[in-house]
Amino acid sequence: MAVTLKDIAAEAGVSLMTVSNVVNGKQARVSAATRERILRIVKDRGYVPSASARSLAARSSRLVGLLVPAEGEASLTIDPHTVEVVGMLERELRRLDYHLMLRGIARRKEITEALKSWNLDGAVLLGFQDAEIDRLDAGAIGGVALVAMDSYSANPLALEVRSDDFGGAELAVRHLVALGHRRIAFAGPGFSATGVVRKRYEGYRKVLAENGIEVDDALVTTVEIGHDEGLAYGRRLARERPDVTAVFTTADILAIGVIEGLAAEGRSVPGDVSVIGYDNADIAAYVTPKLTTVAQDLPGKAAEAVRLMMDRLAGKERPERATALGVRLVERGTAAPPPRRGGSGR
Amino acid sequence: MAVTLKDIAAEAGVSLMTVSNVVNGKQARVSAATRERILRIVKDRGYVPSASARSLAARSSRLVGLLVPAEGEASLTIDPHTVEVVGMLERELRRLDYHLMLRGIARRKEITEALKSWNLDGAVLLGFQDAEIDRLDAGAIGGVALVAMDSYSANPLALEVRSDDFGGAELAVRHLVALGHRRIAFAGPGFSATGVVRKRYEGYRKVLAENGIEVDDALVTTVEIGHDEGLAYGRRLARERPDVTAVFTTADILAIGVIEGLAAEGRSVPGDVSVIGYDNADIAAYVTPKLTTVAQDLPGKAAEAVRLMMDRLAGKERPERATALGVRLVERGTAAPPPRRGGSGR
DNA sequence: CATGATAGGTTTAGCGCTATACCTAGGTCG
DNA sequence: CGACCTAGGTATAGCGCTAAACCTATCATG
Repeated sequence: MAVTLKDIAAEAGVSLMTVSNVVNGKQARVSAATRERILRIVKDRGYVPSASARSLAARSSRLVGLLVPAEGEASLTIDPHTVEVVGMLERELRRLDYHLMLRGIARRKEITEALKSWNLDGAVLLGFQDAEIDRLDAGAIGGVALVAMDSYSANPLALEVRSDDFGGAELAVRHLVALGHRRIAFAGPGFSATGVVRKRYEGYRKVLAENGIEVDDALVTTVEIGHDEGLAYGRRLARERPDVTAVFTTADILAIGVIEGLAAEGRSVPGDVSVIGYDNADIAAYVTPKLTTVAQDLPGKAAEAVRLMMDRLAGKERPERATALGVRLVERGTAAPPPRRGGSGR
Repeated sequence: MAVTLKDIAAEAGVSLMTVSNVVNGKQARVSAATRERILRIVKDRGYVPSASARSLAARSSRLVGLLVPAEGEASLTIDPHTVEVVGMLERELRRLDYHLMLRGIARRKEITEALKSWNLDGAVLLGFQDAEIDRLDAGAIGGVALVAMDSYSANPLALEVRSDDFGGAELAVRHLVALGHRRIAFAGPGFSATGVVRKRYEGYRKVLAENGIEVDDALVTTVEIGHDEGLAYGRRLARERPDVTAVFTTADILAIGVIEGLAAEGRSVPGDVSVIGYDNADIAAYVTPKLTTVAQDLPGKAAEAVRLMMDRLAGKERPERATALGVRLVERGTAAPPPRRGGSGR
């Protein structure tokens, strides 16, 4: 069937190893003439090395896994931000001639299975809880260069790339406070567990404290990431807490849902309530009014993840195992001063 | 390093093949007792089969490639619809215990390289021009079950899944005509080349013809898919063709851009101009007003792609190599009757 | 009792590649 | 002139797995 090294070697009248060396660009030990001849034949016959054979023989696959949690129906599709990261990672890796294996993880041990089974050189874990990362031991990882994105795990085996979540929240909440808001709600997914959301929550608390605003626990709500979840929360908030004049959410898609939910209950954004999102996903600029949000340096995150991974693969020891990138507030149309007369509707 | 079949065999005191048979669930030839014992050890030792070795020995990889064009900076990220398809495919394949390799294709021959190199069982080509698909011959494909999504290629080697693009366009344009529009613009990417857009264009023409509306070629414009491209087109349209009262675009993201472009020039949607998108991507429901659009059966498309592929892999011969799924018009807020007094702005 | 079946395995021969050790002819050097 | 490089290769031994052929004891059958 497919043409193999052996075929090329036979046709060129050299040994298999010589062809292998030429194909892999090993400088040494081959005369220019032989090299040319082999390269010609390789091209003519359309030879493509078998990645499985290489992976087996060389113990390196040039394959990087991208593992994303996938409980039941949910998958990478829900959060636009995640999707953008996937695209960027693919590009970075392609540039280095690595391939990307995309895999949704439904059960815990699938992480380990994926890492071992495919003999991955590296893997990026996207959106896992810190606890999941912590759990991974040397046996489970087995030499794979692991990068946990947006994690605050303490696991020394995992490299980390994230944004300055604490600072991002500070930026957003400070902006709201500066506009005159005092009753500011916080909405994000299961935040006692995952570090990213907790850091943002801490940033939120800090700014409130700095400004002498008491934290009202009833204003801090767990809302899973998704448009519909945001919408439901927005409606509830409008009905139950008309005194709230601002909401800080940990994802743009959530913010968009919240705005719609508020609108459904007759409260306008930013007239009655201000809303700030997080990520500056593409959609943030498509909605009306355009979403004020905290921007992460997405290309930077992808590039840094890949760089970290490559350094580890090259055996370079880095001083830090984690990188935190800067964030900035993107002021658009959903944050404004609170209405003059307290909170109730019109 | 990692634990192998051999290790398990040694520990269980059986031959390597027995372990292999048990691990692969081959019923025959193993007593229940032996099976249990082996399974125990497999579990205890955390054995995970090597996919590369399997792929090499069995000539099947349980890997499916997802190939997407990636010219320069662009990648799968731009079109939300593409992204949704990726997510669905991953889920379908995972269900069947296949893995997904995601690969952007920058140069022609990378398609062939990807197919051969990884010994892929199947591959989905997403968003390629028909001509690219046509070019693939048996040598390039070499036994891979190939599904071209949204293609109208004549290549008998490629299976095809698509929606009824002609019908979708008919639905949209008929809706506009029924509302009273006569000057309806068409905007889509490089449409002489790719079949999907051409079919939609033909559907557009047909409905115009049916209703005695002359096709004005100046109203048919090539606009690459992307928000900014749509925006630029929207502005141009507003300035240069104030007589146009409706626009049919071949992608939601394009439609959203167009609406913004029109707005930037002072023309409101749907008051002054109606806009219909295509795909019913998630974002269509997030913008204001919500986008009227042609919905494709996305989960159906992904499921059908996988089914087609699996049937081919199982050697089942199917009567048809192509499946076309139904579409429906989702009426939301961006299509309305044209303004009373001709087209000029307010 | 010879003849099969059958259950329950084992042995052999690779899949396509790489790592590593090895070989040989011609030149170099003290 | 013998020891030794070095350029330019080759030979061998796997990597971890599977397909396919083979083996052996046991039991049923005519």
